[in-house]
Amino acid sequence: MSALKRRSNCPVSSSLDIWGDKWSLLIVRDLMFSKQCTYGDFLKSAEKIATNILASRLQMLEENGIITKLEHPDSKAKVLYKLTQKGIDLLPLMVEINLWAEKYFSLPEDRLAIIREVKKDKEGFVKATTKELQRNSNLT
Amino acid sequence: MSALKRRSNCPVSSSLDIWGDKWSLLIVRDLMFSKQCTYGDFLKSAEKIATNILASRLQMLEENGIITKLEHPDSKAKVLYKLTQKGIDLLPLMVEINLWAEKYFSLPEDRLAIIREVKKDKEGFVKATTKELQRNSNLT
DNA sequence: AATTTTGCTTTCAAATTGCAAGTGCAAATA
DNA sequence: TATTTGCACTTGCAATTTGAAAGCAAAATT
Repeated sequence: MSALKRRSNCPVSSSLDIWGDKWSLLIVRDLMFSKQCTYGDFLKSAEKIATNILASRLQMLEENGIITKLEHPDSKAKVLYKLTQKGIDLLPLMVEINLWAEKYFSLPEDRLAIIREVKKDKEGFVKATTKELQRNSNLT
Repeated sequence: MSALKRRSNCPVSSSLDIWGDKWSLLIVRDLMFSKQCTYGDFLKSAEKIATNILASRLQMLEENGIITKLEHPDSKAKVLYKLTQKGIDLLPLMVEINLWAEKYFSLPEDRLAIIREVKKDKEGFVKATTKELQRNSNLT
């Protein structure tokens, strides 16, 4: 299933071929917030992704090197997902999505608070958060 | 058809509810490159969008205030589409997509050239291009 | 040993996509 | 003036994808 077929060699089109759907970036979002998630964690998110769709997206994202699967330290039944560097590098994009959304949607206060922080020093936020996510991905 | 239903009040999810599919951002891309496009222009793009999908996406983007329709100066048979401010504000996002793609895809030289320019002064590029697009949207 | 949790897979109806052909109006051409 | 062409869609239909629900095997808990 699903090796990457690029519709064209346009950067936008090629990117959308990987994560251009209604769900993939929500998985990435969850991993940026939580650093690492189990299958069940993703299912708990507010948008209520169907379990079959979740499975297929996780596979797609793994095949395309955005996330990795690793074993949970305290249980063989659980699986941990986390972002690869390629996934972490989606952070600037994620930030811009938030900034756009802040301008055009009414958002809950907790998210607004974060966005306000980001706006004070966007580059700084990206750098710091990137480091945090990288640090997390090194403690295998 | 299709008033916006937000799956949750998360900024990412809400944004994806509008343009989170394989085609919408390609339409936005075309409009950022060309300032204004006819229906036929969109059909000519490399990714070969199906005409019914194009029609439904244009409607969706218009309903959500990302693009506007206006009459072509020299023919009633033609329709011009262009970005609204809300659509122009997707530029920073579009820039980040390009920067991410540059890191992880091999891209044609003409696109790489643009991306290299952008990287020299990202903020400057966004500001200048935003102005250009705004200027275009004022000469009705 | 029995039950529950976890990470999926399967099933199937409903929705969306993609391809091809068609429609209606405007403008260019004969 | 009649006719063909161009443009912006719409329609029909098969194929793919989605979404909701149920099922399943291995591991953990009771």
